[in-house]
Amino acid sequence: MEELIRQEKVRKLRELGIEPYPHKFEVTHEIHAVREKYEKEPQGEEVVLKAKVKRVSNYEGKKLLRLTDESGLEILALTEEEEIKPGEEYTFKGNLVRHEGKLTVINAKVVDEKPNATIEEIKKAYDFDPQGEEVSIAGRLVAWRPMGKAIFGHIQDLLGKIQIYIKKDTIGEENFKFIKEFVDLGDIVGVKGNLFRTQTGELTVEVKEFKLLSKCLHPLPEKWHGIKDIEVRYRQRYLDLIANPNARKIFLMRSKLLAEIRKFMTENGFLEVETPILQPIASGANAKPFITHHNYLDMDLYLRIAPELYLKRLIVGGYPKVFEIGKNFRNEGVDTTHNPEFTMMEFYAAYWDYKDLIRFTERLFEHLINTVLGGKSKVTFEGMEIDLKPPFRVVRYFDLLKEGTGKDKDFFLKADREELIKLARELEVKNPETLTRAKLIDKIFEKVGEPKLVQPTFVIDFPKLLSPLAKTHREDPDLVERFELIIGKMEVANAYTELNDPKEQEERFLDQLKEKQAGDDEAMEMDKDFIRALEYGLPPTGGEGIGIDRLAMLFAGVNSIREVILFPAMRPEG
RNA sequence: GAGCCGGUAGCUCAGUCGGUAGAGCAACGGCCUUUUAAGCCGUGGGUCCCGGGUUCGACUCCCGGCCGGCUCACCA
Repeated sequence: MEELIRQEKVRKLRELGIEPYPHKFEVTHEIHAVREKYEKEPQGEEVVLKAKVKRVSNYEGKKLLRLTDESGLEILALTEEEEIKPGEEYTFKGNLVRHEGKLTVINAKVVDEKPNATIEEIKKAYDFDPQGEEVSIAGRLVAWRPMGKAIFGHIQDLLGKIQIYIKKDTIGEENFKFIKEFVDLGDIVGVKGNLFRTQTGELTVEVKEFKLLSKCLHPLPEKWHGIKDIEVRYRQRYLDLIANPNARKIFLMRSKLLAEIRKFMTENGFLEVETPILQPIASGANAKPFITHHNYLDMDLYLRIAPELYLKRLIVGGYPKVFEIGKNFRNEGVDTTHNPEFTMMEFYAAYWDYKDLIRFTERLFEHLINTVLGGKSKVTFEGMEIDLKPPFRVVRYFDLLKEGTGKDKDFFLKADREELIKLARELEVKNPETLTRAKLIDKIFEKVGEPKLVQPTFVIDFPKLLSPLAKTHREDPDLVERFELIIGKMEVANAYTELNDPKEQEERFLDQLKEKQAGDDEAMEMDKDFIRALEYGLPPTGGEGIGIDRLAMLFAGVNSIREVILFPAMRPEG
C-alpha cells in the first residue's frame, strides 16, 4: 500500500501549504544539453587499460564491470570474459564509447599488453570540468540514494539522465528534512545548483534549490530489470518509456525516421497534403474496412483503407507531386506484422513511371540510412542479417514464380483453374477451391516467392489480375507496371505506373466487382467520381505506398509491429 | 478463428509430492556528508487472473471463462 503512503504525503503537503503539483518551474537546460557541453563523445577508440574491478554485474548476457585505479576515478567496461573477480586487477583492451552517459570500454578483453592510457587520462580527454556552472533542470527522479546527511539521485528527461547531490550543509537543515520526508522515487522534481564532478568523475549537480513539481503516487518498476511484462508495456506505455531506455530509443528513432522522410519528400518538391479518413466508399486497396456512422448526415462511412484515389484526384487537379503520411485502417487480423491501424506514406509524381519510383525509393533509403542509422546500412531482423544499402535486386514476378514452381506465366494466366488449384494444394494453400484465379496466383506467390526475399528486392511486373489500379505494361498486356519492395520477407513498399485511362479503369473496377461476386470479399469497390476525375485527364503518373511501421521495425531491428507503435491495439483490460 | 505457452507482493522472479506462500529491488523505522544495482540492522506488505469442481485441505489437480505471448489461418 505504497500508494496510500504517497497519498498521505500529498495530503500533508497541502496541509503545510505546499502545493505538490505547482504550475511552473524555470528550466535553463535540458539534461542532455548539460551533458553534451561537458562531455565529448568517444567513437569506439581502442584503449588498453590497467584497472581494478570494483564490482561485477550481469547486463544483457554480458558482464558489466566497474573499474577504478589509484586516482579513485571510475570507468565502466562491458565484457564477455567469464572469470572476472571483484577486487582483482586486470589489463583490459576494448573500444571506448559512452553508455547511458558513462564512459565505457566495450568488447573488453583481458590482455597481456602494455596499457596505453590511464582512467585519469581518458576522463580528462572526454569528461570536462564544468567549473561550477549554475543550471536549473527538471525531470523524473529515477534513482535515490540517501546517505545520512547527503543524498544522491538521478533525474531523467527524454534524452538524458544526470546525477544530483543534495548536501545538508548546502541546502539547509529544514529543506533537507523536507526532502527526506516528502520526496519519493518517481516524483518529477526541479533542481537548481552548480555542476561539479564527484570523486569517481561523474557530472553532478550540487543542489542549492529543490522543488517538487509533481508527485508520483505509484512506486516505479524495478530499476535494474525495468518492466518486462509485455502486456503492461503496451497497455501502460508511459511506464515502458519511463523504465526501459530501449523503448525510448525506438520511438525517438521512429520520430526521426518520419521527420527525415518528410524532409526528403519536401526537398524533392513533394507537397504534403491531407485527404479524408472518413470515406463514403472504401477503395484503393484490397481490404475489409471499418464502418462508422455519421449521425447528422445519417449515413455510414468507412475509415479509409487507403488514400490512393484521393491523392490521384489531386494530381488531376494540378499538384504535380503530393504525399500523405497517415493512418490506414483495415478490419483484419492482429499479429506481429499487422495492427488494425497502421501508418503509410503514399506519394504520387506526375510524369514519373515505376522505374523512376525505383530510383527514387533507393535514394530515399540512402537518405534514411545516412540520417537515421548514422550511415550503418546493416540491420538484424528476425535473426536475418539485412543490408539496406541500395541498389536493390530487381526480379520479375513471373521469374520468381517459375523459379519456385517450374511453371511459366502462360500456365498461371491460361491453364484451367483446376490445374492451379492442384498446384496450390500441393503447396499447402488452404482451401484453394474457394479462391479466384487472382487469389490463387497471389497465394502461390506468397508460398514460393516471398519466403526467399530476405535482402531488399524489387519484385516487378505483376499480373494485371492482381492490380486493378496499375497501368498495363507497355510490353506485355497481361502485366502491369508495378513493383513491391520486399525486405526480410515483408512487403515494405508497393508502387506502380498509375492507370490513367478512365475507360480501362472502369472496366477493371467492374472486374473487381465480379471477383467480389465470385467470393473475394476484399475486392475493390467502384468509385464513380474517381473515374470522372480520370476523365478530366490524369497525366502519366507514378505512385507508391511505403509501410512506415514495417520500415521502423527494420530500422529498429525488432520483430513485432507493437514495438514500434506507441499504443498498439489491445482488448480492453480485464 | 485453431493449437501451444503464460498470469504469484508495486517491479523482477522462486514456490518440491496437494498441507493457506518466499527472495531481490521498491516501501516503512534506524545508522551513514563524494555514493552510483551504495552499504549495514530491523519491519510491514498477497483477491496466488476470475468462477466452478474434486478433496479433510487447492497457487498446485479437473472444467469453464478473461487477458496476453508465440505459431497457424486472414492481411500490408
